[in-house]
Amino acid sequence: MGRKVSIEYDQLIQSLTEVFRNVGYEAASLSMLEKATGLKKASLYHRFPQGKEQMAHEVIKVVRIWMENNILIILRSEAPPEERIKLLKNGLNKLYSGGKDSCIFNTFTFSQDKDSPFKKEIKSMILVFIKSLAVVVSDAGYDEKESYARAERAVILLQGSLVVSHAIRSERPFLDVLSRLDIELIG
Amino acid sequence: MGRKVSIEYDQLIQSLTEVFRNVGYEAASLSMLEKATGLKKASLYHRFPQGKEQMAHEVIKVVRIWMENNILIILRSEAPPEERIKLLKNGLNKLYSGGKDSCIFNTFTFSQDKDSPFKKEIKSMILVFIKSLAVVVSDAGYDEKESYARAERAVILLQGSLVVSHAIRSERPFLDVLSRLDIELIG
DNA sequence: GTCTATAGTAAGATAGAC
DNA sequence: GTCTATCTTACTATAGAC
Repeated sequence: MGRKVSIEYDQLIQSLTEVFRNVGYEAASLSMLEKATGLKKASLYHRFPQGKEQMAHEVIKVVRIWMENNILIILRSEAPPEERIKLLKNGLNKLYSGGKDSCIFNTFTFSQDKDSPFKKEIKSMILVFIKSLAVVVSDAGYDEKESYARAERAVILLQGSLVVSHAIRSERPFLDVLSRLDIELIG
Repeated sequence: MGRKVSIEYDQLIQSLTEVFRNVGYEAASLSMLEKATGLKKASLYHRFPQGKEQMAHEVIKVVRIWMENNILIILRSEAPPEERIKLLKNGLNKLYSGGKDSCIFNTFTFSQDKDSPFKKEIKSMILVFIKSLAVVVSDAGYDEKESYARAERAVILLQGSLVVSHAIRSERPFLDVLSRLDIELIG
């Protein structure tokens, strides 16, 4: 039973993630979440008693765990920097579906109140991503300052390429940036 | 009379732009637009009979005209590339309020329907911006392919830096990218 | 041209049957 | 745990006074 619920939870979160990531938090209506998950409003409230806000929080939490287990763990491994970056590329390509999906770092930044409860979590995720990237750059021989600058720049390129890719409806800009990621970081 | 209305229209659009740019189209409610403009709902409908959608369209149109008159005109001038890029920096710094404001290229990309009426306009604006940037790079001596690549990359960096700046609540990433824009384009 | 007042609709959220 | 039915609120939009 425990296992069954767990599997369903993962699928549920995945469906919710899809909606939030593509339309943003405010625009994600319960009707959309109903359709995406196949559960009725009342059932969603049974799973997430605090409603949409809780759903968004758990989505962010699960994405963070995914990032930990699929991206950050690679960056902190003992493999040579080139190898870590190669694996990173695969992870990012999967995360953004080759440039088709948006990034919640971007999506959740647009919200009504200036101090939305999500912004702190997003900020923390971005900073830990940059820091982990900087470790790889540092391991390749760059000094601390340059390593952080290159790491931040890589994140900027990734985020920017996703924005441009979606705006012009072409995955090429994202894929271009992804293919040059090793040069950006340690080239 | 005509002049008075015109001035009010500009102020009106500016207030609407602020809301749409910061929260996105869907999340921008008429109540927010009321507060931002100082006009009541019924008055907004008097000015924009087709409601929120028309407001957004006119906002996009005015931003496009602003871009034409303040950014693109610089890029297509006869001044040396270095000088054009210097003026571009000032224009972009003003447009994004030093990194504090978001870009409608990004904001309007998140909307409910996959083929929202705004996406075509945004796509067109991004492409014309890249092309105009590429002219400057080309004038500095780079070949066509490299010029376009550098122009697109500059736009990616700008968009990405805005995303990161808002996410971590610091204008530094945007200002860093802006200060290095000449190197990115023709360095 | 702006307003108050109010439709009409869809949103977030709950109660209670099964 | 999921559902139908319902509540309350907020939204988009309109009518009509001034």
